[in-house]
Amino acid sequence: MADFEERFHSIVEKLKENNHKITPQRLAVAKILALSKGHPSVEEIYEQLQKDFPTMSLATVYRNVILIKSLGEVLELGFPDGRNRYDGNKPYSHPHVVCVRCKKILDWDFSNLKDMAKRITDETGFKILSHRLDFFGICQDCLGKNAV
Amino acid sequence: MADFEERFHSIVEKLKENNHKITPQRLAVAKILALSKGHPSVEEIYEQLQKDFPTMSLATVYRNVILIKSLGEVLELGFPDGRNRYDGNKPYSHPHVVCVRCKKILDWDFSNLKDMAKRITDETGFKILSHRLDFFGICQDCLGKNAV
DNA sequence: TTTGCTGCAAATAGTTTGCAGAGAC
DNA sequence: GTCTCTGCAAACTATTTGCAGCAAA
Repeated sequence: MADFEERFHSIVEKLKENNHKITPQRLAVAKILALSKGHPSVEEIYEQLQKDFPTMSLATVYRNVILIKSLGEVLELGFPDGRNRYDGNKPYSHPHVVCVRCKKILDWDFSNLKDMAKRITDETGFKILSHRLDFFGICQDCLGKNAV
Repeated sequence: MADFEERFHSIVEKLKENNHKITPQRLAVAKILALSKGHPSVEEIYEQLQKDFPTMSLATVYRNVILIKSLGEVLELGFPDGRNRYDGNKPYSHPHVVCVRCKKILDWDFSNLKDMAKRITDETGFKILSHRLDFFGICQDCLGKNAV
């Protein structure tokens, strides 16, 4: 089973376990989140769904993303400009590399962050729940262009 | 000269260098940002200024924070819930520890992040400009209480 | 049949902007 | 005196919510 199929399955299972109804719209959102190599925004999910569900509303996308997030099956990457991005492929804290021009987001696997979390707990008494590490820069594609 | 006085001075210098007028409101915002041990939000800056500048508007606070940010003299910490926080004390990328209950933010000095940035450039071609590392957890104060 | 979900439209909240008068230099 | 800044109010935008009808189980 491909990686994203596993993720899709896992999200649907969580929905059923928690007695949430399985609607076509909900499944469609779950599928896009499970694929989500590109860390889509709510708007992007909405646009992708327009061809299969022309009457679907943005509110429904928001509600389902929030629901799936509350089940711990998607990672939310909040940005100050109010375009949050979602990662349903790897719904746990991990580093990202973000292009400040085209807004491309890559995963960046790596971790001695666990050790760091332990040190913080020892020194400050914080109980660490999650972390976020983003590197902001300009991707190779954008460096090639001279556009904005 | 105390640390924050140095920062305040540096901000005012940058303002002058770039031909921005020195108004009492602007100075007051700069001073709070320079102090900013607590990583204030725009709202908090506004409230602190109410006693000295009762007629000052939120828009003026926003405009001055944005201006000082554009001069590279304050670090913006954006959060998805739309309560951005500002650090004028250390206006360069550095790790933070955030309490998810009371929203306290501590600085957390540490860095082998430079090495990591270099590795990313080597492997992805990204030109890294800045980074952001946040640890989210519950602080000792909040762990003591059982309240929300 | 019951309960929760959807679509629509209106409400919300942080932030930004247009404009006229005030103030820095 | 000139040009920027400020205060006010309105505009903007992402997100959330109330409600009536609809659909999953």
